Amino acid sequence: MALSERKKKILAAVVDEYIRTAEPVGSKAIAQSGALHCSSATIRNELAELVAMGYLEQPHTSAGRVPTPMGYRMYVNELMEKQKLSLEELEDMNRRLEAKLQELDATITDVSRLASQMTDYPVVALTRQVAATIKRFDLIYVDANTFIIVLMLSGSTVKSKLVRLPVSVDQKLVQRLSSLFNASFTGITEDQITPLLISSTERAADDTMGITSVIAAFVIETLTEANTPSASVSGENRLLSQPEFRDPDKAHRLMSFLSGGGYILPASEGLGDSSEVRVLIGPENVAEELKDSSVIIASYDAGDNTRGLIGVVGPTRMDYSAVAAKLQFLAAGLSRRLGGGEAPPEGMHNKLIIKGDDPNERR
Amino acid sequence: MALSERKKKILAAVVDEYIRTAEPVGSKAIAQSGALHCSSATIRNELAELVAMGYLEQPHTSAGRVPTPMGYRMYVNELMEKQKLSLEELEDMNRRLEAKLQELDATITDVSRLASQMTDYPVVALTRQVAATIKRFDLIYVDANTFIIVLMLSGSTVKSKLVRLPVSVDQKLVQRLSSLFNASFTGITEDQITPLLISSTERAADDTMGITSVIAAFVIETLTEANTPSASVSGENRLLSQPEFRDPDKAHRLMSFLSGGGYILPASEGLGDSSEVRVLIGPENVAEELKDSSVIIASYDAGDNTRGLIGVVGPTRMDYSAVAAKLQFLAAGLSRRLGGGEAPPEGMHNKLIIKGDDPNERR
DNA sequence: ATTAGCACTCGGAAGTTGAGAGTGCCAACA
DNA sequence: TGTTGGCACTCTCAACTTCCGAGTGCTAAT
Repeated sequence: MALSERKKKILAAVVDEYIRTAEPVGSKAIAQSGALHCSSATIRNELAELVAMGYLEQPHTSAGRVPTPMGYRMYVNELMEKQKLSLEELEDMNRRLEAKLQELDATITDVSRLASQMTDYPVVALTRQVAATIKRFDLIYVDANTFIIVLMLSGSTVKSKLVRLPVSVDQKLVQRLSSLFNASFTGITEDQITPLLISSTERAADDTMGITSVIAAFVIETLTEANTPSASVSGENRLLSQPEFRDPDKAHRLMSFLSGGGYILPASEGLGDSSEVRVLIGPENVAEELKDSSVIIASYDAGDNTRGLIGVVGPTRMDYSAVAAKLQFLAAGLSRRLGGGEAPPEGMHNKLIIKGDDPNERR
Repeated sequence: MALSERKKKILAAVVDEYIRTAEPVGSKAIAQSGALHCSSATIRNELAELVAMGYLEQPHTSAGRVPTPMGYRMYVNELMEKQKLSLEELEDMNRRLEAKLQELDATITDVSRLASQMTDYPVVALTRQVAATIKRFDLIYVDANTFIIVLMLSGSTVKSKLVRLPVSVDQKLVQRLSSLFNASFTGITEDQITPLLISSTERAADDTMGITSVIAAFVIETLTEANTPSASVSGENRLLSQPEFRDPDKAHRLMSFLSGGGYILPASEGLGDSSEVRVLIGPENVAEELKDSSVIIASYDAGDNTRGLIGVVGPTRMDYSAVAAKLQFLAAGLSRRLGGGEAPPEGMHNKLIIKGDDPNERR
């Protein structure tokens, strides 16, 4: 059932106010906040109905109202004014983003730290990669006991390692191995590297010292690492400034959970379009530990068939509007620079698409 | 002035008990804890004197006694029984250490995380490197617009990067650059790379497309990075399980400070011998934020002229004995594997040397 | 449909009390 | 002289009570 225009306004006012103050909000406060030209008594009636409908609740009789998850959901989906970032904010963020990205490569740690600084909430960032392959293979002969392996992976990552051997190798063997690996180990995925392939390479190279398997081990290790999603958590401690985490036990539980890492993955399903931001409110989260927190997730294109995910964690009473806007901007910026060339046009940060369950679809 | 044997025993008992329970300890508790065959009244007299001497204090009249920083210092220097780790603990730690070190390379993050898990306190780890140089330089030609830079640094680190150019290069130029860089950029430190050197290399290579400076930039960047001490903080959240951090504000302050990072450096001065563990108690810390916490620091040899530092942070009431022992073991293990070959003999974890200011030298 | 008025509820702050842990001191004792 | 039991005293902490006020729900008037 649809809400009347006035109910919407009132609900929005309650959520806004509650986000601001973290205290239950009363009818009087709403009446005074302008935007509504009616008295507190009227508002009380409306509030009572909103409670009955399940959008609000009272911590106890004769306290103000507090939004339920369903109330937040409605707010996020329809009510909240999509925040436009101020010019200074945009510039500031752009500056910091550029600074980060100018470094060697923007690591997942940098991304999460940056996001956490910008939003003032803890952030979990992670990447998920699709099967990496080797594009090119080189061995550099250093001396009789030493050579360097250089792998160029799909995408533009390069990995290298110094290998020291207890035995001597001659330059010829290194060269032979280099071309053999280049021939048979490029373009294949990790699970295509079989013991059979390794041993046949070993034979072909006439390698009696087991060097082939050392190299193969590094190849496998590198591919495994490249395929493993890496996660980074930053700013857990920012939780502590939120009044809902005054209880150290509660804070500790959530922070330990966050330090754990990879839990956010289930939420990433089907989050494709990079200008989409998903909001998960309280019980909508699958993880037990997040049932009374909210998570705002954005994904970005990190190039090389890789998608990155940025998740901001906060209390249900979090500043959805501001965080969503910032996150959307950040994800777009990252996609633009890391991903393919299709840069979104100017001002793309205005069309903020927020997706999530519709409250009416919920039981 | 020296403490009588009995006073020492009593002081040790107070500290032990306080570390265990986090509550002020009374005369009765000590009397019952054995080791002393006298009554609570006697102990009360002694306690009163220990308070007068400054080793203990009372939160208020008629509460138990709590150690002062000076009391902790005495405990650490003379009283505490140097804890020998149990066999299981040793094995467990060894196992985890091996597991970590078998991976590509033990990053500073891994070290700090491991230490934090072992001690159950937050840990700050960092490395300080002495001027790194390039030992070998290679360029790998990939295609007309692409080549790979491979740098082998002093020590056995290898860094590599893929470079894509907007212009075409021929294989000859790449080769020429490779040998030129190898000739003039190896064995020198970062500050010896002058614009002059770069431009003369550029001329010698007959490079009209500015490729030389791209390479030089990467060289400088890599050296800078190698010389920059990197820090990693793990397990901040473990603070929250300590009763002294029940106050969220206090916890927040310290955690933010820790997240910051590199503050521990001043304490690293003169910490050379790897089997030495330094303890800094409360006000002995220079950083304002640590004035009522303690830090236990060990250093290890990370190879390549690099020393690593592991700092465990906790309340003054922390388990000095256990943490010092574990940390000492960890540092020794890391030195053994990462550093030079001079492995300490079996059982080296028993001679635990703890160093710090002597209370008598303090004002 | 809206509003003013009013009685009612309930949580939390402030104040009160009592129990218990621990002390300091004294007198007796070895 | 050093040690011990005893006892009065102190102070904290937890439990309980009291009280204020914010906020409600309802009703009657507009």
